[in-house]
Amino acid sequence: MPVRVRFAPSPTGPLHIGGVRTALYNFLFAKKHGGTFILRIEDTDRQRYVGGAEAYILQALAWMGISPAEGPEHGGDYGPYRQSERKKLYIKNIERLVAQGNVYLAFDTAAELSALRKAADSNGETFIYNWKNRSGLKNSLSMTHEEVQSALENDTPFVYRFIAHRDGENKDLFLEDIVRGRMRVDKSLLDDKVLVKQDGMPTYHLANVVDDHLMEISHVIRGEEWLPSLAMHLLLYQAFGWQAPEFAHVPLILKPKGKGKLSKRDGATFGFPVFPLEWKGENAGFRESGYLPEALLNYLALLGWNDGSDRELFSLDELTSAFSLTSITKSGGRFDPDRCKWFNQQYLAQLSVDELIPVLQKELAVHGVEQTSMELGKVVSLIQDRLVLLSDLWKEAAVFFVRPSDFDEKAVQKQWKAETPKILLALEGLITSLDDKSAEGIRTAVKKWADANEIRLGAVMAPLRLALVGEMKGPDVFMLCQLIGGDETSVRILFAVETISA
RNA sequence: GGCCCGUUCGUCUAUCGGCUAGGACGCCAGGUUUUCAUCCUGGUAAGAGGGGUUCGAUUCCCCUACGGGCUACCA
Repeated sequence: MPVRVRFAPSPTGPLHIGGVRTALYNFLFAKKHGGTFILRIEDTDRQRYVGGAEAYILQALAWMGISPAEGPEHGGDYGPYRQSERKKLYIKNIERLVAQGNVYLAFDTAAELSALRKAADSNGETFIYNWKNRSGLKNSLSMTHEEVQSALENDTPFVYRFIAHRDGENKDLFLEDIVRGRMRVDKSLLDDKVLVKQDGMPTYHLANVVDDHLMEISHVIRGEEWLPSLAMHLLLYQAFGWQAPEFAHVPLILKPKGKGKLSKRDGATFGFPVFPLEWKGENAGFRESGYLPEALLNYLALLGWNDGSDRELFSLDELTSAFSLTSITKSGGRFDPDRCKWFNQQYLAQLSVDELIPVLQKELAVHGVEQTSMELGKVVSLIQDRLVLLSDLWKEAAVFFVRPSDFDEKAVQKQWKAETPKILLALEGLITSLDDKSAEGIRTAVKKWADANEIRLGAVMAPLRLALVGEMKGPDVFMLCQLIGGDETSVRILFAVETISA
């Protein structure tokens, strides 16, 4: 049986990294087994539908390099791939269940049910619509045939409910999950889930089972929040007489600190992205924050899965061949922004200079730097290992293109001595007069000069850096001189002497 | 409250009954770089608690605690 898996988000907003990871696991599993990765849009809830969300999901997956092979945009033989366009299929199938007696019509109003819940709650009990009380509620099981007919003729709104358990039936139900193994649930505790809502749309439970069957899904890889309804889904497959797919419930991603699962608001709370891409200009996504998709992917893959070795860095292809559902972790994992950044740093360091040059050029344009004759490749190679985020590129490169306008006070206090201006002015003269203004040429000349004048190299280097950079940071001073050129070096030194001495 | 799932360093994790409990992030220290960062070396730090089973349990079972999820005509 061919492997067919699906990622089935509902278009209620931007995808967050938990969803991305679920998609990734699906993608990896499909690819590993020569199967098909399918995107299905679960848009059965009209109230929560958000325009643009579907496009966002597609873009995010594309950015990550894990686009589906079948889906609303990509087509396929099992469409349509939006549940809102599959209504006929659900109705056709639920009618079978009605005919078989697995499903009944329920006329209870929302108000009636919430009153019952409230009442039970105040007694310290939980209201469950099930075998114990369904005969006392307003449904086609408790009403006479005539009552039902007249309710229907009067267009009384109703829902379809699924009979999870009948009095006297065996209560034990055994479930099998690839990640968690065998589980047992008490069927009599299940409730009669609504399968079709008043508005005629299916709920998740029905749509999910019908679609997974019709789309010939072989493995359902989804979030752990679905584990409690697995029993009910299995019962549905049984009622339909369909063979159920295999299930793998992946653990949830938790907040870096505090209680609960990672939520969409945590990005703002903790100051890191939770969405792959920016959403409606509100929060920057990983992309806008300077993360490489490969790095995010790698981090996410390892949050909840590993191949049993000490290996940390995996390309998408390497992940694919190493991946297996059985080695997915059982417990939820906290999202660790620091660790995620480390992966990004690793991937940034692996990039070739040629890959980084265009990015730098773009940054230069953004920051108003005119045409430059500077060798950008050299700039990049000098700063590449200083990058954690792609957005650090300008921060680190700026020193080559922008003169310091002020000088770090602490550094000035520490490095700027009475004789410093004299030394720097002498250096300025020296560098200006050099024929060889390469880094090595300047380096040699400066060292020789310091030696001849019996000045500690430290008393030369530190002020020189301060003058050229504005603070005690940055790449090699002599490389800096070479790249910005003799004239600029001279200007910076003179400006520093003038400003700091004043 | 009920039901289900889980529980190894602060965090992500390895270990499939016999280890000085390994790796990574973070943090600390030292080295390289006469700066900073990178890099290298070292250090810090864990088996929730209690019962069993066993010659031997982090590993298997039970209980408790804690954590997570679900408990909608949301997915």
